[in-house]
Amino acid sequence: MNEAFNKLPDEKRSAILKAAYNEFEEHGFKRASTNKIAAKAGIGKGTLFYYFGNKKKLYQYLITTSFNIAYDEYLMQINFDKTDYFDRLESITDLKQKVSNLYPNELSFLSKLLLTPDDTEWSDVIQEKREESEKVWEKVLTENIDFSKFREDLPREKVLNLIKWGLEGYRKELEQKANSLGNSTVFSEEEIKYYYQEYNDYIDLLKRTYYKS
Amino acid sequence: MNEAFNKLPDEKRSAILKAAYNEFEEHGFKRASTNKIAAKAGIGKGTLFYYFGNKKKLYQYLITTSFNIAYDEYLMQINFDKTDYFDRLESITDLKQKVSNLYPNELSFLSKLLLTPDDTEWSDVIQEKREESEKVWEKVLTENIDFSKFREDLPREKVLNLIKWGLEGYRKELEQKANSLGNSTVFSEEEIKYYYQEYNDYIDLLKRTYYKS
DNA sequence: CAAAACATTGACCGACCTGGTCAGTAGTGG
DNA sequence: CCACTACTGACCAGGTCGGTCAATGTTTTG
Repeated sequence: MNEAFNKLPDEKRSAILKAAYNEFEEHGFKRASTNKIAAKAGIGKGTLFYYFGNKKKLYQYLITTSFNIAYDEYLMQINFDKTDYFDRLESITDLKQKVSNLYPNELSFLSKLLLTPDDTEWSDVIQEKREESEKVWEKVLTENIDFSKFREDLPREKVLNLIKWGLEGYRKELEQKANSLGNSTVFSEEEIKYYYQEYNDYIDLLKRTYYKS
Repeated sequence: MNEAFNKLPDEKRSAILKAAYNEFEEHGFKRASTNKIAAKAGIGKGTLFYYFGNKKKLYQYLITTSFNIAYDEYLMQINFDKTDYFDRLESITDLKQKVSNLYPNELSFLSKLLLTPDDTEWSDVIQEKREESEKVWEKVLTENIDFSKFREDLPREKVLNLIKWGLEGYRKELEQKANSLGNSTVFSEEEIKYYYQEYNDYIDLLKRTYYKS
């Protein structure tokens, strides 16, 4: 990566990054178009290559940057003080929400990258980071958690899975609801309150079924 | 569609259909390549157009055929006699399994079609069928179900959602496990038994938490 | 202020892929 | 021998791709 890129005014710099993140997130490595990235970023095509050399280097730059952000701003900031499973869950969700607002392009690019299979053949670097972050994630919802609150007549691992899948399912349904109303629409404050309430209802329901009564 | 196509020996006919289903499933309408379809099917490119006229007609042929199969062989065959929610769920899963084995290309093409947003701009036909099948699906897990078995102190709709999302989550994890072991590997009989048992454990767990005790 | 260094551009390149066409070949039945 | 159907792949124009580079600002430097 050319140093000139770092000396750019912030506005231009992040416009380029945003264009690149979005294009790669949407189309993956192979089908992403450097033409479109340059066009969306409002710079000449040559400039893009002047900054990054070639497509692959640009992609790798995005990967390492977004991984660093996720690591420093997200994983390292998780609060391990909360010992209640659902409180821990909530604090993680909140943190993710915050980081996602600060670095929306980076985080959504990254989660797409981790979820979808590779496009590239030279994916050694990605795979490594993938596994590393998986290890950290395992700890996040187990370390220093007070599991004595859970019913002891049910298999713990399966219960935790059902909780995870249940909340995932709810989140995905919300996403789908948001998307089907057109991409540009944002939820009103009332709606947000409603869904937040509904989310809490699910949490309560899960607590009622899986915690000791 | 040219009648010559129907007169083809079954082997060739289904080779062509398989190639087409797979290509469209993998890449969607726009990015699917008629060149590749012809090549995979082992026929000349001209032949493909001789049979189907153009890409769009081919695509629509696949859509209507697969919808018909799903309707006749799947939706129409659902057994509404079982009144137990989990039994109904199981019989649907079994049926889907059977149909998926008989028409693997059609069904996986179709589910991809229903899950991912359109590629096409002329999606009126698809959208219509999409909504129609959604209506049928609503009934499938509610009509003639004995809900008195469920605990009455928990909100029914949310409970049913948690069950659905939980089993979905388990299914997806199995899928992922299968994929990460390489696409060609098939589970051994022992493994299948193990996972079937695990699946039943989840069912039991759900029954224990959500049925009256 | 001129020269050197850096920054930026978009026209252009060859490679590749697309959906679709069509002249030509082969086989069949009358 | 002719008419007909089935079938083929070379070929077409249109488009996109990643990448290059001569030309043209713009800054920095001596």
